[in-house]
Amino acid sequence: MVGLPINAVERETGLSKDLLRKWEQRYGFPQPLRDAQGDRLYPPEQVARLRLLRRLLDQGHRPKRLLALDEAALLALAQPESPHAQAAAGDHPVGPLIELLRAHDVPAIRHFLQRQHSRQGLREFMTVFLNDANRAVGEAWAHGQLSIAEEHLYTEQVTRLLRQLMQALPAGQPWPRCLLTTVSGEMHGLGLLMVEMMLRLEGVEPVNLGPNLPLAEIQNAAQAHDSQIVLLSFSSAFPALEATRAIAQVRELLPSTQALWCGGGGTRSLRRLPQDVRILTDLAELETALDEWRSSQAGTAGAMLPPPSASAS
Amino acid sequence: MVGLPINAVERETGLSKDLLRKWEQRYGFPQPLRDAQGDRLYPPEQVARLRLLRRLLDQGHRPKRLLALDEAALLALAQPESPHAQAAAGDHPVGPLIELLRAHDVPAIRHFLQRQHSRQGLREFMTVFLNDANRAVGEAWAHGQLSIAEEHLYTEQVTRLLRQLMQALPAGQPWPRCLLTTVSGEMHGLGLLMVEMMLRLEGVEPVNLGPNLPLAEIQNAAQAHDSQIVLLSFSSAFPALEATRAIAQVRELLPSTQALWCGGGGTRSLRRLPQDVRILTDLAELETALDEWRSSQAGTAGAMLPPPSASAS
Amino acid sequence: MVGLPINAVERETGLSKDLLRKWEQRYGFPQPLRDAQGDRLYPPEQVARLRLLRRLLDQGHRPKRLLALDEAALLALAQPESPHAQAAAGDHPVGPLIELLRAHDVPAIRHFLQRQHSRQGLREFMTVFLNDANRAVGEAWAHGQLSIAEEHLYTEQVTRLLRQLMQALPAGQPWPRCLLTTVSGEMHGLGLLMVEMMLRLEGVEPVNLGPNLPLAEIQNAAQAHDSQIVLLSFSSAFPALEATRAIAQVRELLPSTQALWCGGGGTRSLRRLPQDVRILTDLAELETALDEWRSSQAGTAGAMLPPPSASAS
DNA sequence: ATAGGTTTTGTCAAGCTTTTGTACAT
DNA sequence: ATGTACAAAAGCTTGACAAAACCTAT
Repeated sequence: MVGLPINAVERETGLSKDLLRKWEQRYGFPQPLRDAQGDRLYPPEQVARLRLLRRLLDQGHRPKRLLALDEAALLALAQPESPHAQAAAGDHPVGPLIELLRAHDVPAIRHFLQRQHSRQGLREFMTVFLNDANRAVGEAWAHGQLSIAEEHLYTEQVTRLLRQLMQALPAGQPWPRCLLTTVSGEMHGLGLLMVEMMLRLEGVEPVNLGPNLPLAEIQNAAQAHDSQIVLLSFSSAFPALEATRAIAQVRELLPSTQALWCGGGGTRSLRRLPQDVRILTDLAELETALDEWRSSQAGTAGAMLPPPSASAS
Repeated sequence: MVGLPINAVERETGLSKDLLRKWEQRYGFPQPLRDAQGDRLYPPEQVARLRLLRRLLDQGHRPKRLLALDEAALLALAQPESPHAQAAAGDHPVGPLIELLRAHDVPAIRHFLQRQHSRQGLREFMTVFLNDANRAVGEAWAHGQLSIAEEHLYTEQVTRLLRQLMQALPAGQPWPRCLLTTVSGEMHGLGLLMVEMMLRLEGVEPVNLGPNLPLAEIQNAAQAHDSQIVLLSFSSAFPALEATRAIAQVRELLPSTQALWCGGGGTRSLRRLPQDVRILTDLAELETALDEWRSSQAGTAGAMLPPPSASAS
Repeated sequence: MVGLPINAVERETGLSKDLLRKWEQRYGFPQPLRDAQGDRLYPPEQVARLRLLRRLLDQGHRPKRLLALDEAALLALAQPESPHAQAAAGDHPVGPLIELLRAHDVPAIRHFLQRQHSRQGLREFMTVFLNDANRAVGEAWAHGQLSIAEEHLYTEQVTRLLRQLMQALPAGQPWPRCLLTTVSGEMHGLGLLMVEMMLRLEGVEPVNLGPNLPLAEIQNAAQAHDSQIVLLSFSSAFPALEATRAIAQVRELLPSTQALWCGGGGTRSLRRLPQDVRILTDLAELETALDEWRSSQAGTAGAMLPPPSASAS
C-alpha cells in the first residue's frame, strides 16, 4: 500500500483537506507522494504522525512550533509526565480505569463502573465520578496513553451502564417537556445520556433525539414536541466559534417561550452569547436550573401550562 | 440573520463546500450573498431548498435535472403519489410506525415496537421487522414524510429497545472473539447494535466499539482483543467507493488469521473486494456465516484455539 | 412533472435497473419517456404499475404472463379471493381461532378450545375439530397470517388442554402395549398427544416417549417395553422422502411380531412402503386399526400373549 | 415421483457517452 | 475563492450466461 488519498486522511485524522495542503505549503509537512494524476498520497507513517500532531494540538500546542519539530521531539512532547500523571491518577478513584481500558478487559471495566456506582450512589456517580472519568479518559487520549479504540470502549461501556441504570429508574413525568439533542457536527451522544439521566433523577422524562441534528430540525422538533426546555450538549472537541454561532442561531429560531440550555465541556469558554441562554457549567447545575425554572413558571403555570400534577396519575 | 457561511451549510445539508461552489458555477444555484470579505452567505431559504434537493438526490434523482427545476416543480417531485404509497404501507406491519413517528408519540412508538417484538419473537423481529422498518423510515425521510428529527426519534427508540432486550438475554460465550465497529466517517451505530443482538442470540458475546473508528485503530483494537472475527457495518448512506477502499485497507491491515465480515445496506452493491472478506447481505446470514466459521475452525481448533467447551460451564 | 429517472424507480419498486431495461426490451413494458440526453424518464403511472407488478411477482406470478396483461387484468389479479377466503374461514368453527391467535389473547383461546370440546364431545373434538384447526393454523402460517410465535401459542394451548383432559380420563389398560414417538428430525409432539388421547379413549394406556427419537433408540425402546404396537407420527412439514426411508428402516429394525403404525399429515402421500406397515390416514382410523389388531390377535393371544383379562384385576 | 429437457429470467460484462464530485493550484 | 482538470459514477446498448422455474415422459 503506497498511501492514503487526502480525503481518507481527513477522515482518519480529523484535519481538513485544506489544512493538510496549507501545512504542506507552509511547513513542509506532511510531504505526501503523488499518484499518476498528481493527487496526494499520504504514506502511513505520515498519517500516523499527523494523528500524533492532532493529539498534541488538542493538548493546546500551536501548529507552528509543532510542525518544526522532528519525530523524536514530538514523541517526547507526547508523554512528558506519564509517570507523574499516572501517580496522580493512581490516587484518584478513576485511576485504575485507564489501566483497565489499556488492558481491554471488558468484564473488569464493567465491574469497575458498577462498583463505583453502587458505592457512591447514582447522583454522585453522575456528577462527580463520570465527570472526572470523562476528563481523565480525554486527557489520557490526548497524552497518547489511550488509543481512540480504547476511548470508544469506555464510551460504549458507560453508555451501556447508563442505559441499564436508566431503565431501572421509575418512569418520570413528561414535565417540563424537555428536548435533548446536539447540533449538526457534534456527534457525541454520551453527554446527552448523562443529561437525560440527571433529568430522570429529578423525575423528569425528556425526549432524547440523539446527536447531530440540523438547526432547522431542532426548531421543528421543539415545536412538534411543544418543548418547554431545549437542551444542547457540546463536547470539548467542538470548535468554540461554531458553538457560539449555533447557539445564537438556535436561540433565534426558537420562540422566547422555549428555554434554551447548553452544557458540556464545549460550553465552558464561550463568550458573547444571547442573554436568554442558560449555560450549565456542570451536570449538578442542572438541578438548580430546573428548580429555578420551576419557580419561575410557578406564576405563569396556571395560565399557559398544565402543572405537573395534572398529568400525574 | 442574513445567512449561513458555507461551512455551516455544509454541516447542515451534508453537501461539501466544493460541491456547493460547483453547483453555483454550473447550474446557477445556490446563489449566496457575499459578506464584507467576499465570503458566501447563504440565505435560509436557499439552505432550505438545498435540504430539499438533498432529499431528492437521495431518492435517486440526478443533479442536472433537479437543479434546472424551480421551487414548485421540486415540491411536486417530492411527494408524487403519497396516497398510493401510504395505502401500500398500510398493509405492511410497519405502516403505523411512520404515523406514530410523525405524531412524535413516544410512548406509542415504544409500545408498538415492543408489541412487534413480542408477537414475532426476537429473531424474526430483528431479521424481518427491523429490516423493513429501517428501510421504510429511510424512504419516508427521502419522501419528506419524516423529518430528520423524527428519524432520530426512531433510531433512539429502537436503540433503547435493543439495549433493553439485550440485557435480558443470558450472557453468551466470548467465543468466537468478535469485534464490532464502523470505519471512520460512518457514524451510524444502530447496525452495530443489531449485529450485536444477532450474535448474542447465537450465544456469542462480542466487543462493540461503537461507530467511527479510524482504520489504524481497528487494526490495533483487533490485535488487542485478539479478535478472531472483525465485523464492520456500513449504512446505505456511506459512499460505495469509500467503503470499498476502507474494506480493502482493513483487510490488508489485519492478519489473515482474523476474519473480516462486512454488512449493512452500504455493502449491497460493492464489487472488486478482496477474496477473504465476507459480505453479509442480510442479518440472517450472520448465523450461516457463524456456523461456517465454526466448522471451518473445527479442524484447527485443537491446535491454535481453545475449544468452546473449555469455557463452557 | 415528466417522471422519475431510472435510479429513483429502482428505489421505488425494488426492481433493478438492469431488470427494468430488460423488461422494456423483452416485453415492451415499461415504456419510459426520454429526456434531452436520452435518459429514461418513467411517468408516475408506469411506476405505480411497476409497483403492482412487483407485488404480484412476490406472490409467485411469473413475469412473462404478468407483463402481457393490461391494467385491468392486473388489478383483478391483485385482490382475487380475499372475500371468498374470509367467508370460507368465517363459516367454519375454527374461524375465530386465527383471530384470537393474532390477538395473543390467551384466556380467550383457552376458552374457545374448551368450549369446542364441551360442545362436540371429546371424540369429535379430536377427530374433526383439531384436525381442521391444525390445518387451518398451518395454512394461516403459510399465508403469513400467523407468525411462528402465534403457531407456537396454538400448539402450546392445545397441548395444555389435551393434557388436562387426559388427566380427567380414567386410567386405561396397558394393553396392547403401545409405544408412541417420532423419528429424529420430527420435532412436533402434538400429533403424539392426539394419538395418545385417542388410545386412551379406547381404554388403552400407551407409553409416549415424546418426539425426536433416533431410529436405533426406537428399536431399543420397543424392545425394552416389549411393545406390541409402535406408533410413529409425521407432521405435514416432514419431507416425504425422509419419512419413507425412516419407516422402512424402523420396519426392518423391529421384529415382525411388533406392529408398526404411522400417522399424521406427513404420511398422507407416501408410496412404496413395506407391506406390514399400517398407515393411518386419519385419527379416526386408529379405532378401526385397533379393532382389527385385537381380532387378529384373538387366535394367537392364548399362545404367546396374556389376554387382557389376565392382567385385569 | 423423479429425471431430463426446455424456457424463462435475472444478472453480469464490455464498450461508450455524459454527468458529477473531488483534487489541485493559484 | 476561483478556475481547471480528471476519474468515478451513472446512463445507454448489446450480448452472454447460469440459475430457476416449468413441463413432460417415464
